[in-house]
This record gives sequence, C-alpha cells and structure tokens, in this order.
Amino acid sequence: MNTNPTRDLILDSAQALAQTRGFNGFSYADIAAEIGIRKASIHHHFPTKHDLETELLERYRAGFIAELKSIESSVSGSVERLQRYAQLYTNTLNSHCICLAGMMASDVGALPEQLKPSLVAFFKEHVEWLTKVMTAGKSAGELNFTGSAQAQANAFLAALQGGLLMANAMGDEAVFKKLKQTLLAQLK
Amino acid sequence: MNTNPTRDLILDSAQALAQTRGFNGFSYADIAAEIGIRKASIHHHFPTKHDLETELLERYRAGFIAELKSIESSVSGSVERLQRYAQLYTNTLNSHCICLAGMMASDVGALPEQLKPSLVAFFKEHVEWLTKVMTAGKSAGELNFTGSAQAQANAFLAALQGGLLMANAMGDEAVFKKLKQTLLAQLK
DNA sequence: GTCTATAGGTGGATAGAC
DNA sequence: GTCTATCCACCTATAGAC
Repeated sequence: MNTNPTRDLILDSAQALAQTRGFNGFSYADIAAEIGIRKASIHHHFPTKHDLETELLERYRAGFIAELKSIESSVSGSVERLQRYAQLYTNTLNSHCICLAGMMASDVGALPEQLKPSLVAFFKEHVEWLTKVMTAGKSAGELNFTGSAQAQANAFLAALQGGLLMANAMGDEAVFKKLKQTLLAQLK
Repeated sequence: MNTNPTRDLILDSAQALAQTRGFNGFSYADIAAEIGIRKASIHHHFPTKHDLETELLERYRAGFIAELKSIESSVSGSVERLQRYAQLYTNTLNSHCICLAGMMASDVGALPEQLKPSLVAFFKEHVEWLTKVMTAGKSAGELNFTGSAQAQANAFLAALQGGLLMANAMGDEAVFKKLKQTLLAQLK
C-alpha cells in the first residue's frame, strides 16, 4: 500500500473538492493552492487527472469496505448495523458534501470509461452487504418487510443517496435525520 | 412566455448535456456544435452561462409543475398518482440521464448563489405535492404507512432520486423498475 | 520530489461587420 | 440575429533545473 504523505494530502484535497463541486468542478490548481505545493508536483504523483480520479474512487471504495467490516465486528444486531451504515452518510453530510460515488454517478456521462467498472462495483458491494444484513435481520425476527431482501437493500441505499443529495442541496440536516428514522421504522 | 425557436433549441441542448455530463461538464462550444450555430450566437440569447443555467432550472421546474397538474387532472387514485409520478423519472432514465435538479444538487458547491433558491424550491414543491397525495391516500384507505405523510413523501422522493442515480450509473433500468415496485408495495 | 517556465488547448465573453 | 475575429483567464500536461 502506498502511504506517501504528499500523495495522501493530494487525494484528501481532491476528494473534498470532488465531493462538493463535482467531478469536473475542480482543478490541479485548486489542490495545489489548498495544500501549498505547485501543480507540477501533483503531476509527479498523478501524471494525468484520470489517474487521480481512478485512485480517488479506488481509495473511497476500499475505505468503505473497511467501514463495513468494522460495523460487522463491533455490532451484531441488524437494526444497529443499518443505523451504523446510515451514520456513515451523516458524517458525509456534516462535511457539507455528498457521497463520492453518488457524485461520480451523477456525472457518469463525463466519466472516463476505465472508471465506470469501479463505480458499478461500489454500488454492487453496498447492495450485497445490505442484502446480507436484511436477510439475517428477517431470519432473526429483527427486521420485517415484504419482498426480497435485495429489493429492500436497493431501496435503502437509493433513499440514503437521494436523501443526502436533497439534504445537502437544501442545507437542512434535519431532513436527512428524519429520513433515516423513517427508513428504519419501515423495517420494523 | 418567450418562445423563440433558437432559444428553445439552445435550452434543449443545454439541458440534455447538463443532465448527462454534469453542471460543469458542458460548454457553449458543445451546444453550438450540436445545434449548428456559433458560440457568439448563444451569447446573444444568454449573455452569461449563469443566465443560461438559471433559465434551464426555471424551465425544468415549470415543466414539472405542469406535469403534476396533468397527473391530478387525469387520475384520481393515490396509488395511480404515485405511479404516474414515478413514471416521470423512468422517462428521464430512458434518456440515459438523471433529474436536472438532482444533478444541480450534486454540484451544489459549484452552483451560483442566485440559483440555489430555485433548486430548494424544486424539492419543496415536489415534497409538498407528494405529501398531499400521501395524506389523501391514507384518508381514503388507499395507502398505508406509519409516521407523517411528509416523512413518507420525503423518503419516496429521495429513493427515486437516488435510484435514478444508481440505475443510470449501472446502466440497468431493471434496478429502477424494481425500486418503483418496492416503494409502492411498502405503501399498501 | 519539488520547483520554474512554458506549451497547446479550451473555457466564457466581447466588438463590430453583415 | 448570426457571423468572424479576438481577448484573456484557466485548463491539463511536459521539459528540465535544482
């Protein structure tokens, strides 16, 4: 794993910019100004912007998978796991931005082809994980829903992604908080 | 109402580009190439890009409001009204793009300040309309849910927006179709 | 690994002829 | 109302000194 400090600073800055201004809303100049180096130095770490964007999504995906594992090892109840999952999005909202994958999904028509498989994989991984939680929760009698676990997982993820979008645009965190409660209440 | 033909061509082209590539993913050059005029001619109709973007959202909002009225006058059942509402998003998905308001919401950090009130208004108008449908549907015994009608309206809209995002990114219309079924089934 | 300098292209926008 | 021509700022990217 590459742990170069400057490289990480670049990725951190780029991620924050991408999540707030959009896939085409930031430049090497923005990153350079934010972390106090020159544009050319960024090109040393990421020759092209596509390289940077690809790494950005890969890192984001990997980070989320680590979070999912962390949830699994720290809480065992299905309701608690869903709450913890939703909490990850609240953290994003608190930074006044949306999910990086949601952002890239919104600009999919401008995305380099090489990036699309990772984006699709991101959503599939999350639906898969949520499906497992839904299935286990129903078996244990902790969750109650009709239809397939996968359909519930899809609906849950879609609502969180869309809710993040709306709450962030409206500058209203309460909207998202209430949404989380509504979604969980529907599963009881 | 301004019905200049060239002006409308510009708006149509700009909207399609904005909905597929993102708020910062298209230029006057793209529009000019698509409709066969020069960049300078576009500036005659929309002096600045902010003017164009503002008009784009206003037109989109007005168009949606007209659709909502059309739904009200053509079907009276709450379930049918929600189905027709969801169908509007399916039409968007069929054009391989997401909701213009969802797109602008995703790039809210790059949005000109003057545009934000219209964006917030868009979501509020939709939640308000959906809340009316939810309320009426519950009173009539057509819909069944716990919690407030407004919370249900918010969750319904959020799921459609997020579902559109995911289905479009994954290039999988079936995901969205199933989502619509799941959402409606939850309300019965 | 970071810098200066610069290339080559495109962004939005304007002036003025027709 | 559309055009040609042009401006300047900014974009990604590269070459080469330190």
